[in-house]
Amino acid sequence: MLSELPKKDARNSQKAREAILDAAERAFAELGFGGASIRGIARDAGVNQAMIHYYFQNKDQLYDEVIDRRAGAVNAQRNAALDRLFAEGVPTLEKLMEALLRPTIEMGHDETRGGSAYARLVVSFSNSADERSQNMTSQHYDPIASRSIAAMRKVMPELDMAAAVRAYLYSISVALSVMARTGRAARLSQGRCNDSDTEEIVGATVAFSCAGIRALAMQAVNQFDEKVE
Amino acid sequence: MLSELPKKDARNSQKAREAILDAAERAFAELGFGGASIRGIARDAGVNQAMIHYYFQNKDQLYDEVIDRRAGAVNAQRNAALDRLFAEGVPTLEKLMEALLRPTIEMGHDETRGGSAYARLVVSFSNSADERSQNMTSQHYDPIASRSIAAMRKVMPELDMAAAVRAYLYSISVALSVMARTGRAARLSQGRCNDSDTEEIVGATVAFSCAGIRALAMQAVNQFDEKVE
DNA sequence: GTCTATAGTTCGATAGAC
DNA sequence: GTCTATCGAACTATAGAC
Repeated sequence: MLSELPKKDARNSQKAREAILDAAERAFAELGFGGASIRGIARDAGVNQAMIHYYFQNKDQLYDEVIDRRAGAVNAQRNAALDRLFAEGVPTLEKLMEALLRPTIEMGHDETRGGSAYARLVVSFSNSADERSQNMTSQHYDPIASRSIAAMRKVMPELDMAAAVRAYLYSISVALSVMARTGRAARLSQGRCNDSDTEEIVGATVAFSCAGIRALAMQAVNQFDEKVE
Repeated sequence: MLSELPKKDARNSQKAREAILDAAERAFAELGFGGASIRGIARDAGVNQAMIHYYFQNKDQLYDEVIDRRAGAVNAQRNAALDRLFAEGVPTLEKLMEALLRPTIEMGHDETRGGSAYARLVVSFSNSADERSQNMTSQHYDPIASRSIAAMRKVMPELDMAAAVRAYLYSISVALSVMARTGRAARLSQGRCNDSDTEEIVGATVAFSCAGIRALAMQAVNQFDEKVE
């Protein structure tokens, strides 16, 4: 009877787990995997150092769980948006790209739940070629990427596989760069271009990506024509 | 007389310096600043650990010199290309963007001189928001960025400052992502889209960027019209 | 679940011989 | 310029008391 209710310790431990993940997210984003330390994370989270090993065994698994927590949330949003869009037929390219890019950008701008630390983290490992980073990317993001690429080809049948993959990767790289919010836009424009207005940025990245994708489709068609002639 | 000729030790030391920079570049790219170790770099470069402190004092200055060596080379190319282009009047957007993006992409594809390690390194710190990375970016890349943004506005006067800064940052993020060559394109396309054909990639990124920039310019003009009406 | 204590590494940096 | 030797600090991880 009583044992089925959450015990005080269990509630606390859940809090501790989340606090560790939050602190680890900040540390990995700021210092990289190699530069972050279990000690520092424990101090930041307000827990004993040994607790991190109790909950997460070691540094590698902690890293994996930090990424899994956020990637799961974003990709669920993106999958749901795709389901909704294609339930009503084939959407426009603009609708499709907004469905794919908005959740990513919004998470990076979600200051309150620490999303911006994850933003910097995902930008970092998704652009890295070392084995750990590639494992994280392929494990957590390749499935939604494949589905997105297939969706783009439904919307724009002119895109061959190579062009569609490029179109997706280029678009995502733009979204990731605005997700990271390094403050460089404000610096280069003397404040005339901030990186905090979410709606403005979603609009700009969607417009930029869609125009770019159409240009890649044109290239693919022209190359095909050249071969036929 | 003899003292004006390079001494044997001086020649050797120059070799050692370069070997250290090469090894450090690989280590920082693969493991991050925090994850790389002076010991490992020394082993990789085939020099004594103490030599690194002799030549570079400490880890921070070593990092700075690694970046400075490559950034200087790329930016010299980009500046020269801009000089050449504008000497003959105002170029097309395509010519301008190719001048800006090609040196970046080609360095990432220059396997022989280790450029691909630097590629991964520059992608990593240019997308990071921590203080060290921001210092590196602003110190080594903000000047050419400002000049590029001004050049883009000359070619496309419809771009206001905010739109031009976005246009530049979005385009560069695409070029950086292909520069890093993580192998993801090949993975997602089952080999139908490689990330090694430099000319094909320059063509695709320039086409993607120019179309995206024109879309941003359209947005800026439309917003202006809305305010006027 | 929470903590202390500590084993066992590895790190950056320097001193000093040659 | 090059090397060995080493200091002092930080690190991951675990054992074991409570």
